[in-house]
Amino acid sequence: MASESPKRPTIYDLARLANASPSTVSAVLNGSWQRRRISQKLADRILSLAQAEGYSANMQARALRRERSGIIGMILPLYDNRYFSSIAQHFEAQARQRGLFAIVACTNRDPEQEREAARMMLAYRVECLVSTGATDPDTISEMCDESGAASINLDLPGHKAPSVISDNREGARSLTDAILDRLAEQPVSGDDILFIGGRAEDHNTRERIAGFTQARTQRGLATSEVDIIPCDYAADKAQAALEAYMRHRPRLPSAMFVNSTISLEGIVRWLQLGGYQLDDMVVGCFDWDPLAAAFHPHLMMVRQSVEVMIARVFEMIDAPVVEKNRCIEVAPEIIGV
Amino acid sequence: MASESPKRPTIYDLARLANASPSTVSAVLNGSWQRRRISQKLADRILSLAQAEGYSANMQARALRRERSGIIGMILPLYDNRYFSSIAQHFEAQARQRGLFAIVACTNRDPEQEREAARMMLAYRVECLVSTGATDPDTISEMCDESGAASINLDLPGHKAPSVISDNREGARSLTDAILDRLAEQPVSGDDILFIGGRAEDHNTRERIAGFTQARTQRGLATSEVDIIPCDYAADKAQAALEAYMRHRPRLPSAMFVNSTISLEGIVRWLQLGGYQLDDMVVGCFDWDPLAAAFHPHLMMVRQSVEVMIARVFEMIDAPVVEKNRCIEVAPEIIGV
DNA sequence: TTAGGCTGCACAATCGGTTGTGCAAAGTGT
DNA sequence: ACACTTTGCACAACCGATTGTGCAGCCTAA
Repeated sequence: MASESPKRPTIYDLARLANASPSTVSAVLNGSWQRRRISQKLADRILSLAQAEGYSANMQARALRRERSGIIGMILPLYDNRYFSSIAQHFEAQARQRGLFAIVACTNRDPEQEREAARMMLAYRVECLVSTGATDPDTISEMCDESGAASINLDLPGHKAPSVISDNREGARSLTDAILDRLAEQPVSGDDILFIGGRAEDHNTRERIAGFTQARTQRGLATSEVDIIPCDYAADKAQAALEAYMRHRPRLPSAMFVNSTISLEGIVRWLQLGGYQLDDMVVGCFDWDPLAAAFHPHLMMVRQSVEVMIARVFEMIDAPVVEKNRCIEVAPEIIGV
Repeated sequence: MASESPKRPTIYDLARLANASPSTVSAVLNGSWQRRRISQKLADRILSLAQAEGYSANMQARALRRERSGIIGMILPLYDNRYFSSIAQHFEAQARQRGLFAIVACTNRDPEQEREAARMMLAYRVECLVSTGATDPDTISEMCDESGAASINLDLPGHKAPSVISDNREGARSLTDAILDRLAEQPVSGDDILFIGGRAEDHNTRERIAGFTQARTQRGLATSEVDIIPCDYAADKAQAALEAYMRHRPRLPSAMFVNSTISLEGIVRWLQLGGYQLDDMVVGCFDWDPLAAAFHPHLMMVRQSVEVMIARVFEMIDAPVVEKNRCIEVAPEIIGV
């Protein structure tokens, strides 16, 4: 679909039409004309001309000359999830509010795709790159450093750039507490909880397991290794892992700590196949989905404070200087208790 | 967070280091060197130098000179929904495959925000702008035309640019048929269906209402105006609309045709508040959410073929010329029957 | 009346690539 | 040995803005 370039007007075109110099036109159009002592009359003439001709500045040229692109980038594991898509949405809104242009790329939790996306963004000279849930955030921070771009980690922490993450340990502790409370309310019940989903090697899952274990320990409950299954986030993997787990168990666990709504999808599918209901167990999920909340008001979910996290990210961007190892933890909220 | 610009190397730096001219370096680095008869030896030298120095081309400069940005844009009502986020994800993947850089902006179904986003994207000289679910697609197409950028409508059709949409009428007809079949299977049941959600003024909702009515007519069923409530998509509005509707009704409708998962959220919340279950009715939803599907395998949902639609969009982009009024309808799929 | 200051604008360099063109040097044929 | 082609690269204009600097013309004051 080749487009028939009708050539947008440039400052040179306007200069000719207004009988002025390109530099004057430029000054008028970018607002620096007062400082350059352009007369109000000429400024008005140029402005109305620009309006009439439908002028809009070529950002590539501006970026080149100013050595500032006005672009801010974000990499994301995926869009197709309420948590991450909400992050993207808030990020974009905040960027726009600051006159920055946001570009977002999703990289499927794949380190190579993450690097490739970062390369592209740096080639477009992003001023700052936010790595969300990156599997390899430090390499990305290094790439940014070499290019003179700022970088910030979101959701998963790194060592070579400041980070904003949820308070995973405390969130998991609270969720586990809530699960145990709910179990205690029930007439007949055990206190065994299956922890399922996530990646053993990622910081968040480790912290959540720590919080989970800690909450149990505080109540004098032991936690067995076999009841902790970080089988990755994907729904299919969670479903398969639960299938395997249940082959050696006589009955459902009393409760489950599901490490993301993506994993929850697999868990629920397995339950359906076995003729079980979600309500046959006490379930807590470290992640939030509004549709799931509507369907199951008693399903306990940890809702991470996306708005606050994004706000913290932009505070860092605005700050004159931030220590590389700064890590801000944002308290999540528990829904459905 | 000011970043300490360590000045990335340019072709001029490399030229000095390689004892060659900038134009030669440029040719080597952008792959046109064979055509320019640069010797393999020199090319190798420059390439390894570029590697060593961590060179990457400044896309702003390239875009400026080539008068092609390599950027392709998309505007979206919102990210935070499985349908639209999936569109964004596929769009980005396809764009990347073609060496294009995708930028996506969400505009909250607000015509002013849509125009503003389009202005920004055109300022960055996007080569093509895809308007997804735009409330005012024609104005955007005009803006693109004036700027010499291609434009395509997705999800909602327009008149001034080619469109790719779901076959809403046929999808709604099939869904309504499925609902009626399901009702017929039940021992005691009515044949009244409440259509709820969407906007009366948008093309998709109108088509879906048409398909809905047509399916009923084909079975000899009349359809009353009062059973069609296009109360907008938002969950809260759907909830409020259902609340109002039910004030004058003695009992739940036998079935519901819910016009999006966003509206479904409100419907389910209302049901929960009234102590009802989703399974107390036959429900069909014109939209798909995998988590909802996991929870309610019998919930019938229309899954629009995002992959196919995006593929069609890129076929249009690749085509040498496409008629402005071309409108491709893609058949959706019915899940849960 | 003239030096000095202010007003209002134009000039030209620059950002980092791309690309049409020119031109030596080397190679080929006779 | 001479004309001709090919090889291999450099030169310079250009894309569209931004910005430091220069300089007429007018105003003001001594």
